[in-house]
Amino acid sequence: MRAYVEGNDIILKVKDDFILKHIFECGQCFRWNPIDEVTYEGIAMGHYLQLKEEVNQIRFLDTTLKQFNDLWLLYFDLNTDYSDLKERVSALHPVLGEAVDFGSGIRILKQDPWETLISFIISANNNIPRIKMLIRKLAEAFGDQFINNKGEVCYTFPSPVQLTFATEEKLREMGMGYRAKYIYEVAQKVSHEYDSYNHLTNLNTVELEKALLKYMGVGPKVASCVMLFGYGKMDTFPVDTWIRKVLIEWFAIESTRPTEVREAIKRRFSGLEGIAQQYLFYYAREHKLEIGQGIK
DNA sequence: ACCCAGGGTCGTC
DNA sequence: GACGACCCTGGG
Repeated sequence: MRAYVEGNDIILKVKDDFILKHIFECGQCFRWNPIDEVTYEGIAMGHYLQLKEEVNQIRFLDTTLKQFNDLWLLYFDLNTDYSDLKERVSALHPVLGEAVDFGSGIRILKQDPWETLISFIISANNNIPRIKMLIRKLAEAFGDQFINNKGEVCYTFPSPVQLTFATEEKLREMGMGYRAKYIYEVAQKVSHEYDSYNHLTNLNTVELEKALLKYMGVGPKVASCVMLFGYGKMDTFPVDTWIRKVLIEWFAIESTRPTEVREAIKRRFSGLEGIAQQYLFYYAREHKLEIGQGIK
């Protein structure tokens, strides 16, 4: 992908493999929001960013080349060839062909593992608007304050140490519900065992899952999301309520046994599990009525 | 008013 | 392994 400076902005030339709505509405992130028809804003990697969709290009507003190279190149997974990826995913199954066409601009963001861990603990048995609100409140209460290029007050996602200042009671008051205990426990554990926490980046998918499952509030689904969106593990497949419907409806996988589901997924999507899941999730969620009606 | 689902996990049996 | 409980919010 080609990028260059234009005034205060960076221009990224794209085809159909970088579509803001697809990237930010496919359920992988919670701190990006639309401003208008063609613009999204968000806070990630400790920075505020505004992105504008133009003809065959994406405008990174008020961004230096250094910021682009240091932060956004990796965050937006710009070194991965998604046209090749999409071709291979489409070939796996007719439904995936449709799902890929529908979400053709999806990219798997490489998000901060810590933020991803806490965010998906919050996501459990919760809905997306509320998840977004709770994460925003967490940032406002414990993150670093800064002023963006529009003069607005913004907050970074709190570090593990910053989150240790949150008591369980305080987190409950903020509306975290029963997840307050999980957030509290995980913040304490991570900040007191920081070396072993950092070591997680060196683990393979199997080892990483095992390690993540030890954290309070992290089950198979949350661990899988953290691995996929935070650690870039493409060979993992989060199974949630939507995907369960998809598996039953389109892939005739009805087993409730995690190991059986896992084997079936691996057989069908081997190596492309993560990205395949995102296309299916986005496709399913945007077509919720059709799917719901299909299940007897 | 009441029930149910929402990107599930925990504790208990 | 299966089952109910669980903070809270919005929609039927």
